[in-house]
Amino acid sequence: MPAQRPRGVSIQDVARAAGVSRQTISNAINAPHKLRPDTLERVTALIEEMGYRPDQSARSLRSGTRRIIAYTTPETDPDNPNALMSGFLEAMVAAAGEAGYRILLVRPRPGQSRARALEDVIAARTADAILLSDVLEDDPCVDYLHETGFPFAVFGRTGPGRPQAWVDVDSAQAMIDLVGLLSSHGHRRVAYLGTSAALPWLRHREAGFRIGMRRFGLAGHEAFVDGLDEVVAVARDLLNRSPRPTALVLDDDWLAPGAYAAAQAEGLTVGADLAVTGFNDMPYTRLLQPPLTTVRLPLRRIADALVSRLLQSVEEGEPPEAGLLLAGDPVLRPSMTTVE
Amino acid sequence: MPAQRPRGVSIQDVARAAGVSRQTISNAINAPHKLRPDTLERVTALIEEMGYRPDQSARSLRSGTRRIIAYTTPETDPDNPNALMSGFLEAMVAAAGEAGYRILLVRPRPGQSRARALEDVIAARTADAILLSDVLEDDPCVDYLHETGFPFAVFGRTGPGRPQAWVDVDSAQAMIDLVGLLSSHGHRRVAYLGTSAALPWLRHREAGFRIGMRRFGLAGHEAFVDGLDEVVAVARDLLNRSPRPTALVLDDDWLAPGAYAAAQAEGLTVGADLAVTGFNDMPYTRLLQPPLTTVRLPLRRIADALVSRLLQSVEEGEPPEAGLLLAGDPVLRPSMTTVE
DNA sequence: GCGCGTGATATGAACGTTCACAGGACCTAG
DNA sequence: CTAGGTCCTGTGAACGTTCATATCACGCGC
Repeated sequence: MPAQRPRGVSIQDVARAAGVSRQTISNAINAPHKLRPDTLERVTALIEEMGYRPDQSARSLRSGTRRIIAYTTPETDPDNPNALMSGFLEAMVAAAGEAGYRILLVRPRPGQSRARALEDVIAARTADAILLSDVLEDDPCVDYLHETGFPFAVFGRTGPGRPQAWVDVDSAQAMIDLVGLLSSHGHRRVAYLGTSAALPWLRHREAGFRIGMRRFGLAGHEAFVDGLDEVVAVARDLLNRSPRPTALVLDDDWLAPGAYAAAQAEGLTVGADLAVTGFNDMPYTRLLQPPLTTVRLPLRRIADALVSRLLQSVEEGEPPEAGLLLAGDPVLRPSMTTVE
Repeated sequence: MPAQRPRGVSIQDVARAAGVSRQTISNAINAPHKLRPDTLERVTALIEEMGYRPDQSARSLRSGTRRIIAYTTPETDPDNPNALMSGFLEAMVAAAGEAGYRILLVRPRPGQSRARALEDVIAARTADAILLSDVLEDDPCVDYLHETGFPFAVFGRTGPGRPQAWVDVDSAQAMIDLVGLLSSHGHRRVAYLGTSAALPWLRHREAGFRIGMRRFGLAGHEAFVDGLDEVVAVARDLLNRSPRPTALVLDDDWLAPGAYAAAQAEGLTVGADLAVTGFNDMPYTRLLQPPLTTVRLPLRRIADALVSRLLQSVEEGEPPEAGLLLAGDPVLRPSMTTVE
């Protein structure tokens, strides 16, 4: 038995109380310049006093705008939640909030594809725009959204020849910078420990590492792990190749605890005998001993760029023509070493 | 110049195409049992074919229900995002989704109090219910919401004599269990390293530790840290008290890297000479060497309980009478040791 | 003093849905 | 054959807002 929730004060109530018409109240809120100063002040005070807020549904129904951005949350493995998401969402909520928009979390129902969930959002006119992340190169959602003409943006680049409504971190460049940093600290033999998952950003980091190594004329090996258990063993193996590397580059912070343990097992002291670098600047990397040198993602700038692109699509009907790459910020912490 | 977004198919369009009235289409969606099987099938097929979805705003305006739960995200310190949130939100989105609800993230505008942001949500009829977390003992939001009679629930207990619409983890009991686990592994001298922040859940853990120590007849010291930098030094100090503790209980996983480093500095091997336990089961604790024994929060059960309480409030108008404490799950990993 | 322009305020309609109720078809029993 | 009941379907109204447009008041120039 759904309770009959009492409706609140309506625009009509305020209008009557103020002795003006509905439209005047509406204008006081949406176009204050159209009112005479004295009327505006009187009406504004009354609105405040009566606690009037325009009913969001009625406003949306009439005006066609919802001030909501839908975000389809990727289905995270509960064993390994994408810790990044919390920071990204945080930034998105802040950026959207400043533009007067809110974020609605949309999850495909069990057995429902992401594209289908998006179709629901669009057809039910639930949101003004859609935000995607964690898309693969050939994700059908991107093409689907592009076809519908519905405003959307993506965190993470899409392939060439496909809609370019994305913002992404220039992972490759950040990795090149990191290798350059190692080079300038005197390192000549640098090993790379990566994750073998086929995720685009991981491959960009790997590519960046190789470019950096070539550019700075460094030598080294690469190795990849598939799961938690392998990390220490594979890292030890890397550290044992000869000549022994003086630095270990990780493609993600999550490998760091394993790398530290491997170093210790090999009798090496991170921050003295061995430099270790990560990627992402997860909060806990600052708590490792020694704290980890890593790359911070410019989450707030990413969020700002995404919001501005979304709003451009919504307000001007024109999707952005090209993707936007933002630089990551290397964060130098004591896990870096200097080689004589 | 806001683009005139073309409106989609309306209920009227489908009705005309099917040769029936609006109400029949509405019934096909909201009360299928009211239609004859053949009509239902025909209409359903047509709805599917035309891609009709009821306009959310129109539906909300008329029926007064939004199928949205607003969640005010706590303003996280960007330097130390509450990593838990990502897992909690994940669980909430899933639990709410199964009940047909979505989560709307609401952030107070700069300079706006949380209570004021909630007032906006209620007055603008943006959501059917409100979810809070990270409330302090005397948070005014709780009383405010209670007064309005608006459906709400809280993750985290509220003080006695105040509205009890909460679900929480029984941190104290979990800590008692953890001490019991140490006791059953032969430990007799156990040290406690806590965080000094005045957060309710930290104080519950501390209280649980003391109760457990008394109950199992163990001896030990306690120490508290205020920031990142102190962790290693304070932990080393704890390990140096005599008689030296055989186990170190942390009030949060984030202290673990520092505790491991302290142990190493003292020449102790975690998992052999020293047991270490954490709290929260953050993802990275599994990657520490050795993996950390900790307490997993039953996030999914918490989310389910919160959603069921919210829906009860929404549908029956009756707020729950008492809070609900859920047990945490101790997770035994190699950082535990056995003392002869 | 009067017409006209300008800017503020008021009015009716419309957005798309669901509610309440009216109407109609069909079946069964008398 | 018809009355009465049971489903099923259709119609008008209403939700609260904003859009388009009408009306009004006022000041200014002639």
